[in-house]
Amino acid sequence: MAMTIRDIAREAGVSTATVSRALRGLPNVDPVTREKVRQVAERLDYVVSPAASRLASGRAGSIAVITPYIARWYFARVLSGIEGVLQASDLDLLLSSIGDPGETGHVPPHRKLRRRVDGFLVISLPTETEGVSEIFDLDQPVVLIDTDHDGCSSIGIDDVAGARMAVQHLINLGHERIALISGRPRPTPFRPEDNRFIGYRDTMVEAGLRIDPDLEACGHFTIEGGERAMTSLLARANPPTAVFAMSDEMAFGALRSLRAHGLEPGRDVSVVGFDGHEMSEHLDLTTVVQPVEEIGARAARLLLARLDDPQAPPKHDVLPLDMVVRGSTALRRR
Amino acid sequence: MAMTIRDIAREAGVSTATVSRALRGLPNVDPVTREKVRQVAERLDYVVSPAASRLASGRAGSIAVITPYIARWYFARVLSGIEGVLQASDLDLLLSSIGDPGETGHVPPHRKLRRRVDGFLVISLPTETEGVSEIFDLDQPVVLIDTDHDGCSSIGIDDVAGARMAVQHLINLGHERIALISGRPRPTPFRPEDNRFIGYRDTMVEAGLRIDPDLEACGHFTIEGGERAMTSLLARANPPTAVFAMSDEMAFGALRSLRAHGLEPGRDVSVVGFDGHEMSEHLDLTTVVQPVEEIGARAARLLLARLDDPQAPPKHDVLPLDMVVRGSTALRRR
DNA sequence: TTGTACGCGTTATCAC
DNA sequence: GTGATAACGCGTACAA
Repeated sequence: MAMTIRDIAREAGVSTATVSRALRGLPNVDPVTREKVRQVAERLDYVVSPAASRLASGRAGSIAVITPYIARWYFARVLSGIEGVLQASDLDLLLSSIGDPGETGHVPPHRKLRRRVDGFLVISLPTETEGVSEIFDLDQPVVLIDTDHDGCSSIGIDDVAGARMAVQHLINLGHERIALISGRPRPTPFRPEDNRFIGYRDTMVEAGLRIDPDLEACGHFTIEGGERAMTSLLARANPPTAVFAMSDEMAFGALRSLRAHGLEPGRDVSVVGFDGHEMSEHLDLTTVVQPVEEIGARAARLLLARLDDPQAPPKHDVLPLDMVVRGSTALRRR
Repeated sequence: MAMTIRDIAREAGVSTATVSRALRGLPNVDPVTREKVRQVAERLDYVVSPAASRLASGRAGSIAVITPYIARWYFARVLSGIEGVLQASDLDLLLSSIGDPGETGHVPPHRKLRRRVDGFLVISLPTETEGVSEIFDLDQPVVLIDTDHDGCSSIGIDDVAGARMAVQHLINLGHERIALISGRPRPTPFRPEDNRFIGYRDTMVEAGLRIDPDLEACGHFTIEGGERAMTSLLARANPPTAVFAMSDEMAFGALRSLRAHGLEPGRDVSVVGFDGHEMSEHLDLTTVVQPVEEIGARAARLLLARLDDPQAPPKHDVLPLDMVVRGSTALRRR
């Protein structure tokens, strides 16, 4: 039933070696021979056996994408960007989600993936995550998204600068009590959270504003979390007039909380998000826009490049950010 | 460097055959021997070579998920559900997106995936889609989500019933001019769209209401599309007092359009969505809730079952729907 | 430019 | 319960 390389060789009147060379586009094959082999292969509907090919060549023919989540907005989009690039390559995309480090059901991917991929693409996960840290010892190419590590290519955005844009925007509007809706309690192993905090802190300090610990709340990067965070911020003795949320989804929750308290975003409390989520336009949310799919695409290309030439030095790409100002931010009312 | 089964055999003082049996948990192995082999393998950090194993066994050790989109809400969640189940199995998850049929860049997956997977999981794509239809000839197990096909297991929801719930709800509120925001122009090869239309139409007809072709607009399952659709519906000579959108994202767009026209959802025009998107709660949207992750999980289990026993008859699961009533729907004002 | 022949690391079929 | 050993299908030195 299934054709083998021998069937093609016999039918084309050449050796299996020639078939292999011809089909893979290797040099030193007579154009006529190559064409003939191609046609026979086509006619007999031949496809190489990946298992055999991989065993013989030593290449796994696939790369693994390791991500904490699949369904969350940011991760789904990055994944989409990756897939778009890999689609055109001849590598399989193995998907492996891992969940938050420390969570139950957290599966260390390095055991499942050992010997089965040619390289790794890791989204957002801290390098010291259990199951991720072991990957570096495999000495296979690894590309990191949103963080970096010795010897690995990496890609991301300038989170410090992004947070600065957001906070400076609020400062320019006259706000002084600017709250922060962060993700997890610090210290967190997630690089973007740390950096966005640094951007927030430094911009505040440089503007001569006080960092009030009372003006920070964790939103855990979910809508509900953002809502709870905003609600608790509003309950402070001296509530903020503006909020910088580390993600759009948390900002959405914040907007909702404001409305639930009879406050109007922009007019009563200014809110800036971070991501460029499609819904931000529809919720009239000012936000720092990052090129999410492009991050995934570039990451995939970095990995392909390293697969191509493992000796090449690691590259570190930083993608530009943008800010879209909408109705959720406005001049502070006096 | 990399350990082979022979290294383990030598070290454990047994044959490679015994190592293979012991490690795979096959019967007819002395418990003592098995334990010894296990320990040696553990100590030497041995992992089987998937390529060799696959070549020898004839099993590919992986399944392919074929989806039109990765980043869209519904698909990302289904994918997440699938991955959750496959994580625990020993199968790799190969991800392949395909885009809308007919679009440019549309890559037929059957060529890339031939001989490389043990089964397919197809999300939403019509069975006649180029690149999908060929899969059925591979006689490998296929599980279809949101559609079905001879000999394949399938899973989905009762879209007709879902649409009925939505429309009946609007009728109960006294609405008569109920518009429909559909996906693509009919006839569409996507089953859910057809069925949701049928549910809409039948419910209208049974209530003695007229189906006005002027009260249908396509929203292409995007927020922007939904917004445009609503806008065009509002421009009709005799605009609707209520709208059923085939997806939450289109409903979000519709809400936005209403607000842009100074209309308040619920009070002026009632809107029902379909999906149970998290944002629907925050936008106060009444919606038909489907168990999206569960759909993916069940689909994966159906495939695992078929892989386990290819002779078993195909199963067809239908998951229950729910409706959450919120502020976007209200009694028709007279 | 082409062909021969060996090796890749397992699994599976036998015997024992 | 265990051990030889023949596939599995392809890549690739090496020879021609």
